[in-house]
Amino acid sequence: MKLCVAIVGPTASGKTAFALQIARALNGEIICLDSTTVYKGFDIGTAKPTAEERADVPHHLVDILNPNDPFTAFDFVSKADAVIEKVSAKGKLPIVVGGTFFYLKALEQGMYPVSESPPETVEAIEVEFSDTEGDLNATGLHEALKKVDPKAAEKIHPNDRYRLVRALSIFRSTGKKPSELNAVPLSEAQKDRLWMKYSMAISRHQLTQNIVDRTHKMLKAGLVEETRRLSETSPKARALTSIGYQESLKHLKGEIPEAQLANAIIDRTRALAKRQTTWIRSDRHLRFVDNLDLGRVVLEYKNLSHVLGSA
RNA sequence: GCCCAGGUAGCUCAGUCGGUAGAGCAGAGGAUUGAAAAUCCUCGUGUCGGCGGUUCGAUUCCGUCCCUGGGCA
Repeated sequence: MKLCVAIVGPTASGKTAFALQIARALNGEIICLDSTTVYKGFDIGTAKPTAEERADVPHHLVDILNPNDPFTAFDFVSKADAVIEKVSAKGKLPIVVGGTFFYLKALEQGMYPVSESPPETVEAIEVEFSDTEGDLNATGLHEALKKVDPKAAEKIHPNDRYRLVRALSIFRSTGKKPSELNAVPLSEAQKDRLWMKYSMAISRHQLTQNIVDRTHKMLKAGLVEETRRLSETSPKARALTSIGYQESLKHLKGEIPEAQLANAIIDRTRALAKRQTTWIRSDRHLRFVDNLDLGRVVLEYKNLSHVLGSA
């Protein structure tokens, strides 16, 4: 078994600073658990680790893609898996840091052994279930899935078009029932990891304060200008719909007045933080830490590695 | 001072041809298996501006007062 550390928490909870401490104390390297910092150019709005931080401790999976490149949970897992092996092989400690829990889950447990839905299949489904207005008919999708895989249909809410399309497309492109699929590790190495998982402890009040402060800092640092640049060079980049960028874009189009920009970003960031805390609550293996818990994490690491070493 | 338009949930507003009211946003909780910073679900009693009048019954009609816009002076 190889030890891996994960530092998670809602956005703006101080993960980065704490992870850097751990990395220095335990000779670690950081792997960013994030769907947006992978993109070059998305710097200010993603609170990407700074050049100084990256010079101090090696960071992986940051700036690895151009804005128009696709990126999925599978891409994350396969890249992260390889990086973790490389870091471990050097005798260093892999530290996964970020707030994209969906990716973490996939990294720990693996994914369904089916590939991404083929675009033709998705398109055919979209055409078949579009109503006259061009909107997807959720009820129709749900009925169709029910016929083919009632168990899967039961688990997906009849309004959740996205998941209904995916489930249906899995069946149509592979013939397999989504409800009968189980997560499968992508590699042998993935099964051989012991995760030490920590979540940043922070009060909601403090978190809101951090979000407010950080949003104003981002705007001051030129978030709108960064957005303008990115929207000119790669207008279709998915990351442009992420928090901060979407609002800045609306502002540039005149849909959000200057006075409301910060609030719009803060609102959406808080909503994200709320969803993230739902993930955190659902994971019984997470242990809460704050910035003063460096010693505790180091101790736990030493104990665990001693036990593993003598096993 | 006069004339309009408003005053309804934390915010923006619907609505009730008189039987005490509902959306969006915000807030809280939840889901989450190849878009995840995405997507989706659940949760709404508030002197319906104050006071009077009409009425079995008024937030809804009438009067009056207060407040906020805008216009005329």
